[in-house]
This record gives sequence, structure tokens and C-alpha cells, in this order.
Amino acid sequence: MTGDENNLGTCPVDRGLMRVGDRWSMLILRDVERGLTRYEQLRTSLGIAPNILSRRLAALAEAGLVEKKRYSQRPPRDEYLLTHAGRDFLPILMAIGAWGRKYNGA
Amino acid sequence: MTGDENNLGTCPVDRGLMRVGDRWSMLILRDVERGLTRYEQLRTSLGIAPNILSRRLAALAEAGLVEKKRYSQRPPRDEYLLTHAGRDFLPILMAIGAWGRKYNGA
DNA sequence: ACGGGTCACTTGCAAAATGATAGTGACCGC
DNA sequence: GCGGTCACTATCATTTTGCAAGTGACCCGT
Repeated sequence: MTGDENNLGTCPVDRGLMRVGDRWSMLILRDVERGLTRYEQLRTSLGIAPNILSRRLAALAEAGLVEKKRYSQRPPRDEYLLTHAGRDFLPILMAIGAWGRKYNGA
Repeated sequence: MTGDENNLGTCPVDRGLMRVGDRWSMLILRDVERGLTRYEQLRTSLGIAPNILSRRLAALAEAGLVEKKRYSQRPPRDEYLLTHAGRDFLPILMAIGAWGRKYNGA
């Protein structure tokens, strides 16, 4: 017997969580959907450290949930847009929000 | 102006993520639902380090998603059961699984 | 009654992730 | 050319994660 009989790599729940399974990534997706598509908007809205935001945005882009697009060359300004996969993730955030509303004080 | 105008504490999405917003917690919930209710079952199924599993289970119990119950005094054996809030979280895991199935190779 | 094995952990320490703070470079407006 | 905004990067402390080894309660076979 091999000793480890897990199914993490193959389980679709885990495959999903490997791409967005952290707090900031989900909150970023939610804010992008709300129209906060620029770096500074996200940073001030979330109160997140700039290095962390950079890394999360890069990871989300890498995972194919957001796409970085330069909409102005001069001055250089970028925005982050949801991909199809990113938009498809939003119902999950809604469900988490509904759960949070139900089982927290509010 | 105060300088930070975020709404993290009040947002229900964030309130939810503060309680289960990590990979292991979600995978534990999924496995408990599948009938893997004992410590050793979870540990071998997930391939998680024992200290991490202990901490996650304690956090999930603290957050009111699972409940630790001793079902045998001698020998001392425990199981972790989903609470009402924990069962209510399962549809979210299903949705993540469906998303993962759709947007990953499988 | 002693040795080996299972279950449910804890402890100690290394590695990785997170986060606060400061700094950089491109630009614009005055 | 000076201050200010935007979009970051770099540095370093703190926090979290994870591996490996050990512990205590118990059961079973001999």
C-alpha cells in the first residue's frame, strides 16, 4: 500500500479552491464586479497592502479569472476586468454572502 | 477624511470568509459530509499535517460549523459532525466543485 | 502483564505566506 | 520644476503553515 490515498489533485472542489481559495481573491472579485476595477480603487476599498494586492491580482490573472487591460497609454492607466470564468464565479460569492448574512449577527 | 473607507467588517461576504475562507476548512467540511467524521479518517483522506488539522477543526468548531462529539468513552473516540450552519454551507462547496469541473481540464 | 498497534492528538522547529512601511517611475497640472 | 496621483516594487517583521517526532489512552494477542 502506498500509504496516502487522497484525491486532492483530482477533486474538482480542490481544483477550484487552488485557484481562488483565499479571502483576498474572493473580495477582489466581488469589488471588481461592483465596478472597482482600478488598482488604487481596490487598494483603498479593501485596505489591503499594495504588495499583497499586486500578488493576488497577478494570481487571479494567472488563474484566468481577471484580465489586466491598459485603457490609457498616457498617462499609463490599467483596469482589471472579469473574464468569463471570473463572472461565473460570482454566484458563489453571492452564496457566501447569503450564508454570512444568515449566520452572522447582521 | 479618515483615509480608509472600507466595509470589510460589515460586508456579509467577508463575514462569511472570515469563518471558512481557507482551503482546508472547506475540504474538511466536504469530507465530513461524505462520512469521514473521524480525525484519522480526515487526516489520511486529506493528507494534512496533524497540527493543522487540529487547528482547523478547532476553528470550525469555534465558528459553529462542526461539533466535536465523543461517541465512545472507552476507548476514547470522537467524531466531528456538521451543525446546521455547516450543512447550510455545503451548497457553496457544490458550486465551487461545479465551477472547478467547468473551468479545469477535467 | 508486556509488547505492539491504533487513535487522537501535542510539541518543536523550519519554511512559506502575509502584511506594514518606504520608496520608485511615469505622468499631469500649475 | 514642484507637488500630487497612479500603479506599483523592495525590504523586512510578523504570522501562518507544514513536516517530523513524540505523547497518552486504550485494545489485543501471547
